[in-house]
Amino acid sequence: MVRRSYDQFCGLSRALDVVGERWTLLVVRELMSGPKRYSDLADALRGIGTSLLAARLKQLESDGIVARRYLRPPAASTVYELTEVGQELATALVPLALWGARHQTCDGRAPSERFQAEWALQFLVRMLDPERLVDLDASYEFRIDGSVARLSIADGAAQVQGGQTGEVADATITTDASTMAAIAGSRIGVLAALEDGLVEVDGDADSLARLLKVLEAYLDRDHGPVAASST
Amino acid sequence: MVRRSYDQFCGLSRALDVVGERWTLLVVRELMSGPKRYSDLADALRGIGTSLLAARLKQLESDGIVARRYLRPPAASTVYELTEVGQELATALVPLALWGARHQTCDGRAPSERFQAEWALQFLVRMLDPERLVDLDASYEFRIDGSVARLSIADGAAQVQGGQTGEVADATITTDASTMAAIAGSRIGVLAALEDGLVEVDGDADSLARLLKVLEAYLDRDHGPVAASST
DNA sequence: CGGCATCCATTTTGATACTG
DNA sequence: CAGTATCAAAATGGATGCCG
Repeated sequence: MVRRSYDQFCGLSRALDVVGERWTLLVVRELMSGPKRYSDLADALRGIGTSLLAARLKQLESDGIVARRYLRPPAASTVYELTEVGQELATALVPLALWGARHQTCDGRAPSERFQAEWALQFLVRMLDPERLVDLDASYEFRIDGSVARLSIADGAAQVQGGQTGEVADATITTDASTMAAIAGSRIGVLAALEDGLVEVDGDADSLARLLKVLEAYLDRDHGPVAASST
Repeated sequence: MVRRSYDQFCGLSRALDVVGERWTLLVVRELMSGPKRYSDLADALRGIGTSLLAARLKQLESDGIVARRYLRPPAASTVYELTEVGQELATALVPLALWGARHQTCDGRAPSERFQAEWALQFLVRMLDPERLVDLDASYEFRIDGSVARLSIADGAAQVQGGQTGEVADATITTDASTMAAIAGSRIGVLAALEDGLVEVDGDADSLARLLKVLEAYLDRDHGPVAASST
């Protein structure tokens, strides 16, 4: 299987040679929240077809973006995780995902569309200013359109986990997927969403206030076209 | 012709539904340096096949990323240009392109690979700190592997034009494509490249010094994975 | 069941020919 | 120049089979 190439010496086309095929970047997105098993991936990426997933994982592994790790018994299974290069790729995808949230999700969630709370959180989290995370040590449970994910902040690092975890969070945030997309895409501010009753919060008031403060830095950023202009 | 969709409510998958198909993002890249005609695009994107280019342009237009403009006589031709949304998309692609320059061009330019100086410049330019561009008014001619492009900075905005322009630039920078990729990917510093003789400069010393100063802010940035960590 | 490989119907693409 | 039309090759998606 010879890989097709654009055959251009350009950062973007080289990147797309490697991760531009269908499903590839969504595999990377899935691994952003930590190591996953083959079946976890196949489940989250409904529609991918099992053999294509295997092919993509093999490519990503040989390109040094994903590493395969064998867990010791009794877990005795294989997991896939992002390498350092894969983490940098994930970070580089954030602006694209936010562009999508800003411009391509305006019409809200279609009934057929799958949704996982961790998808929304993962990109938001990577926009947070690391400096502001220092001294913050808290966990938040997000319940979005029936999907649950947890954001944990400790030691200046944020981490997202999908699904229910046994532990109790310091605070709970409940909202719907469309509101989350609007916030990530800066189409609505967090405060406005709270005022409009689109977001409901519960739990430790101080932890919530501090999360809000960290988010502010992100929400104040500029979105428009930057220094470049046209001919 | 129904467009295939990942059918997920997620910024990244929505973005990829729209611009994830082959060639689409390279069309956007081509338009980053300003309006282009159909044949300009077909020429720069060697291998695309004329009917696919037409299909991509139609899609991009109906998605509000590209606009078609009809020039008045005597030019009497059609050009394609990025809309505001398209400009935001282009900006969002910069980190991905830099990731590609950093990790996927380490082996240098392959003999068969096409190259245009404007590809390299366009992404570098969008990383420049707009604040530092104020008060800078200069033009630079880059000659990279035989391809020429001009960077003009005026009124706090930078602009890239491919090919020869009649006017004389304030300074000329001559280097090769691999060195440019290494600089864009932060695999080498500008000063180091100059010291090693990989980059040759000529012209107004003050303009060159000021360009270097603007670049510094970019080159000092952090690349590693940020706040997020894995499970 | 997890982790693939194979087979086949559909789509997408690549390359060339052709038209206003 | 600015596309359409056409057709073969490649990629995808689904289903199914295999193996520890």
